[in-house]
Amino acid sequence: MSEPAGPPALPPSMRDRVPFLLYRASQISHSLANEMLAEMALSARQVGILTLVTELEPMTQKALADTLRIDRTSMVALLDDLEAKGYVARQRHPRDRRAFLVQPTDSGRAAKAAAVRILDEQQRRFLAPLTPAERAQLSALLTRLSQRPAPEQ
Amino acid sequence: MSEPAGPPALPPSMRDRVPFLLYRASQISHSLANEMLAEMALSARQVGILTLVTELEPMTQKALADTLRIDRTSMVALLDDLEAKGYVARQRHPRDRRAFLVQPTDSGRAAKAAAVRILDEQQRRFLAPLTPAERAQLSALLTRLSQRPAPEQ
DNA sequence: TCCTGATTATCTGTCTACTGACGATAAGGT
DNA sequence: ACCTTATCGTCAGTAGACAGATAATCAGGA
Repeated sequence: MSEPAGPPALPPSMRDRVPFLLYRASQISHSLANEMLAEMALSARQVGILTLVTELEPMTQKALADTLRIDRTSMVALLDDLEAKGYVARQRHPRDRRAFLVQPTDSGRAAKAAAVRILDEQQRRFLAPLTPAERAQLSALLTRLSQRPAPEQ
Repeated sequence: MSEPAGPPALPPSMRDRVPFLLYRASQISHSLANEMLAEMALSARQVGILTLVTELEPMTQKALADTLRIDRTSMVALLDDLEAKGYVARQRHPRDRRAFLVQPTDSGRAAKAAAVRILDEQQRRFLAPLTPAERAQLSALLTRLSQRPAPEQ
């Protein structure tokens, strides 16, 4: 009775600290997403890449990295894996021989569609505690907070 | 003119995806926090540990890990560093010789106070785009979303 | 008491992401 | 044309966090 089941509660000074709550909520959401994507052997970052290359014009690795705020050295390994799975192809940029244009394959488009279905379900589960109006509020607030300048890497 | 300065904009299908916005906002907040704490050579996680041990009863490493949702093997290194800095001390648990009770030193309490001042300023900067009412809304929404069960590690 | 299983902290190995450096190529000034 | 500087993709090294195994200790039952 003196030792209840769960871990000790957080002190009040932490419970109302927004950066901490944000970090914790993001951890929960992100790990849920990656767990649910594990059956496709993809990470959330890779789904982001697939989404960009299927929905936008062909992009270089650097443009992908800047848009998703992924380090460009990490992009190499992520694309190596996607290429090995047959989901994307690197093509030489016609005007810049240093760069590659990343383009999706047919099976890459199919994988992207399947992954988006999984992430739709993930979002549904994660946002279950909120009403539709609250979800819209949250989305609007986070949009403003996530629009700050990227740290110029 | 055909190539504007910034990276390409995100496709609409990603712009309104809450888990993605949450991840991005958390990244921005977390990296800002760690950058601002760098002058004290502390990480945000370590400030969490200092906050718990100064504001709650003495806790074991496992209780700290569960409360902050940090892996217990990571806790070892974090505490090793805090102990080397003279901010905490490990004391044998009087009733369980396997466990240590982590207690703050005087300089640990001072460091915690200084770190909290830094994090107050970090929160102020990060939430600058929002009105006080919006900050309260966000805090309430995130509190509900971050209260899901911890993944029983 | 003794035995079995669980728990605490630790250590080792692994995986992921970032920092710094490099070769190849491009862009701009002279 | 030449030379200097910047950029793109890549690789090697490094730091952080997690998974699995281990020694010491505790808890509970026969």
